[in-house]
Amino acid sequence: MKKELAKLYEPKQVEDKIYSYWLKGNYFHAEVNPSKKPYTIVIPPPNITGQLHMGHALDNTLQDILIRYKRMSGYETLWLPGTDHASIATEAKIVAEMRKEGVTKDMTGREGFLKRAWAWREKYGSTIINQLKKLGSSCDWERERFTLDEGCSKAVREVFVRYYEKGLIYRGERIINWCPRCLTAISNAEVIYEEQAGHFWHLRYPLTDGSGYLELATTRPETLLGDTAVAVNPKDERYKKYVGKTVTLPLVGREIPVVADPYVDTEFGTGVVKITPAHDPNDFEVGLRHNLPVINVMTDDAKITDDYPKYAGMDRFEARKAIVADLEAGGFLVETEDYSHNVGTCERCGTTVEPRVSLQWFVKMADLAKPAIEAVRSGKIKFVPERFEKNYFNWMEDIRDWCISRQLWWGHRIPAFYCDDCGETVVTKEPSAVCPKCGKTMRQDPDTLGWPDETPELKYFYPTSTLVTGWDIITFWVSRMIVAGMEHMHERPFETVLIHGLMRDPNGLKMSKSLGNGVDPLEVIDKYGADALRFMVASGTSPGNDMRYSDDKVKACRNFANKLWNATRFIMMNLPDDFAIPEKLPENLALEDKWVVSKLNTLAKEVNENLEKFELGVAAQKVYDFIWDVYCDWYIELTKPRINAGGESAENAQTVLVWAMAGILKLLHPFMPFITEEIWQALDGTGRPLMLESFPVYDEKLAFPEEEEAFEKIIEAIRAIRNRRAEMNVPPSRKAELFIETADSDTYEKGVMFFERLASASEVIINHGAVPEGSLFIVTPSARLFIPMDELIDREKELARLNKEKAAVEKDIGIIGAKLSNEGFVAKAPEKVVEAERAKLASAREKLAKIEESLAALS
RNA sequence: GAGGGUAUAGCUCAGCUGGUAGAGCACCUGCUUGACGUGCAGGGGGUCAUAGGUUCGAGUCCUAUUAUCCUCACCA
Repeated sequence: MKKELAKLYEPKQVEDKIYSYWLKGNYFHAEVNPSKKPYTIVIPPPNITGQLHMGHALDNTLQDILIRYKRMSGYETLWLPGTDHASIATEAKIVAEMRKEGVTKDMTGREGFLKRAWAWREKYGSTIINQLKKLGSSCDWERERFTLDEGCSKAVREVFVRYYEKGLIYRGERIINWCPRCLTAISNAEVIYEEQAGHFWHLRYPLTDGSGYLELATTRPETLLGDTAVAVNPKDERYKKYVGKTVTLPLVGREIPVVADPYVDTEFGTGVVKITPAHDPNDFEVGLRHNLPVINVMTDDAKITDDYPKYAGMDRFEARKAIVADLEAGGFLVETEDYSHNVGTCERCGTTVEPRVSLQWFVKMADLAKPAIEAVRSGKIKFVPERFEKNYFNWMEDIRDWCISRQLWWGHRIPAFYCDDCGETVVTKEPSAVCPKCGKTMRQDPDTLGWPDETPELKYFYPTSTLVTGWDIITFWVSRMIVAGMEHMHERPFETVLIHGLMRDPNGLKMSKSLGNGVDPLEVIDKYGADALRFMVASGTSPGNDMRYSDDKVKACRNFANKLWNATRFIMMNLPDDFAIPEKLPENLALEDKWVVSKLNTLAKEVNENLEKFELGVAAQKVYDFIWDVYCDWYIELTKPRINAGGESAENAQTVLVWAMAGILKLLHPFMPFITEEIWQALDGTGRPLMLESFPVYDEKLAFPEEEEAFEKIIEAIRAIRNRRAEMNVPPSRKAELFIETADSDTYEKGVMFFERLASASEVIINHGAVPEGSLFIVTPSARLFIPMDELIDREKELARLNKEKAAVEKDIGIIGAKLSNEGFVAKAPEKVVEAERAKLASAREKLAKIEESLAALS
């Protein structure tokens, strides 16, 4: 089917149209199909609050490349899409929206709030999905999931109950990170540590028996209110005598013990530490070991509790000032030192988190981690690149219990019920519970599960093939998926974890909202097309390494798309109206046809190998090079004189052009799906989609190594001629005769028309016998070439140049010869390598001989 | 404190199981060759961070050093 194509490729006129075409054909949909092997990827679900950013573009492009490749390679491929309800982030946005209207959560109540939240999700939840579609993602949208949908909720309840029944989930008072602004517990992963300037207040705690003071230092003096001991190291000779005594807590007057605990570092500070079990994780541990009371001195919003009337209601930082002033007044403050230390802040709102004892739900991780570690150690799950396994082990071998409850409403509700009468607790999958002891209806835990990281629907498509994600979430997400997978399915959740790097800004900085250096992928798509963005993201990178975004790189990829487009314009220009993509190659292939066919065949082989090894960047580069150099710069140019000449050769050239283009389109399709599909549709009238065609594989019948080698000689000669003419500043318009002296006249005969067209030869004379007077001398390993250019020839210069070339070849011969006469090399190097060296030496010697002949002829 | 990444052409980066260094951009010189100037041809430019080691042979493997970035833990 022939039609006119525009001179420039216009992605905007193509992409949406093609995407609808795919959707209409339902080509992304996967079904259980016993006759095919499955290949599954589960998308790392983007937050519903999210906008597509470069990280998504990278992550999803890689996934789509793999999915499209596998789909074309005969697998039943499922790319399972979904979105994450993202408890904290989403709830924060909704609360913010409500605040603008003057509404609070207290006013709406739980039900009212959730109604709003779902409405919010209806409104914004599809934004990111539509953006993924712009990228060309071939997800099975029919199976789209939401982490808060009924199926997921059910699975979460199931998981929770199973863990609980096995004793892996417990509820208890522990130190957690509390955000006084979001008013919820957050996990360690949600805390960002920042270096902040602060003070180190040196305090004096008087011994109760009046025998003196213990001096210690703190950065958070307000927590003094909750001190229940002072600790020293048991080995510390300085303080041994105080252990067992008590000190009187300044300002509070409480009598607290001096305990000995190895946690205390004798080198740091004075070697004395105040212990505040309710507000410091280490102190909490010390408290457990010494049976110390736990005194919480702050409210949810980080104000001092009513137990300390003097400071009650003060914000923690206000209280800090007040307490320091009072300590100073009371003579307890020894010194105030400037001190810079790390302060934990809430990932969402930036508020300083308050470590705080709180009643929360936890998952015991130590036992769960074991099979998950084993799964990777045994190689059942592989990380690509491998080095990320270390990160994983690092994390998993030192894993802490995981706080999973959040004081939020938007999320999976904890399936635990409490009896207000007798205090009984029941954990059940059922939506309500009756107290087994007193028969009363029980009250469900108001908290939600902070489980955005767990996507239990995975188990229905188990085990999946590849997980594609950035290294930044190996610990939080990947590790938990492996844990859950091993625990519930006793099977790995995926075979391979493909780790990619971060997308950075052009200066190598992390893209972030606060810096305002983010690049919007949708704008890039708008400007250069999705294919260009995809190709930029896929090429020139290696797994696990970060990459910088640069407009220039995308532009180069856009140019590449345009190049392909114009190659298509060329082949279509001469195509008859009723042309279709040929199934087979013609019988009488010319030398250059076999050359290009054979090279394409090799390319197919390599691309498959690279993709299997997840070397997407290498594969992309090879396809790019083939299309631009081999197909466009050489093969198309080679067909021009044939097409001009007409006849069978012209027809064959056309057929091979289209046939090779079809192969190119298939190989490139996973990387640039839109333009390849568009071109395919333009070339092929049958209406079958390119995305369902078979991915090319190596075919022995298409390998022509001898013809390849033979034609390379012609290319080599053409290059040498062009080179020489450029050096001599001979314009291409200036044609001249070309005399060729070669032992391989058969091959060179086949190149005549190419020397004329591509090397400015007016006439080609092979093995004339005599060297024409006043010629440029050009030498390749397989031929001597002479171009009569009387007025341009300076005999002396020619001699000098030939001698220079001779020296270079001799140097080569010297190096290769030395290598080959090295016994170690010949004995130990692989046969193939030795052979290659011998061939190189032979070729260099031939060239040398030809140079010498030429020198003789000149003088 | 523990672990890890990176260091290759002016810039951004490739370089698979070790076999005499590549791309894109930039630069220089030519080109209205009827697909494409988002193009064509030709060219310059690298002691592959440093010092050792293994090897017939190292950008590629090992050790140390320097620079730089990151992750985790966190000291009161």
